[in-house]
Amino acid sequence: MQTSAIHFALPVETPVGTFHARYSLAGLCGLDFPTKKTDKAEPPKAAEQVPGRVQHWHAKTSRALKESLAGKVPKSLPPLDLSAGSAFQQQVWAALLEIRFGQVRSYGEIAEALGKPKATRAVGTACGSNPVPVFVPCHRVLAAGGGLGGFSGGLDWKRRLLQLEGIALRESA
DNA sequence: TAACATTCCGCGC
DNA sequence: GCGCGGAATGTTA
Repeated sequence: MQTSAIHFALPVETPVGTFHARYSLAGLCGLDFPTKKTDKAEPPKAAEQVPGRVQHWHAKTSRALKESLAGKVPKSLPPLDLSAGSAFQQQVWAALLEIRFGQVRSYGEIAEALGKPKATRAVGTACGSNPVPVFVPCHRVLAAGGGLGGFSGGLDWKRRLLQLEGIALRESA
């Protein structure tokens, strides 16, 4: 649903594995969790000709990601290029960015915030399309009542990220 | 047209 | 009162 633009893929090594960041000429446009299944070393196109600008962003991404994984709030993030999504998706992602550290919203809350309280399901779909997990806190979105909901990159990651923020799931005790 | 990372309402126990 | 099943609702591929 979109013409593919030129991207640059760079690895980000962290204590929990190697993430893969993708950049467009506008900013960070994608981030992938480390997968056990060996990353299929998809040859980054022109990884050698990475603009200095991108390398600079990558440095920020790397640092911000590590801070996030350490349970801290990133001091500064690289510019995010979310132009890949549809208008609705971008609205959702923007709403997610407003969620503060340690805060949680439900899919319904997000939908309501967009003025479409009935679009809860759509919000879920949009979150699933979120290209930049962690920075765009799709993990802070839970189902109504504190349910976990789902997560594209693996539910265990969602759990882990929530735990880092001290968010308790299902207050049951 | 079918599928989705949800919700809500109603009925049965 | 709690739990389960089914229908509704918006967006995307």
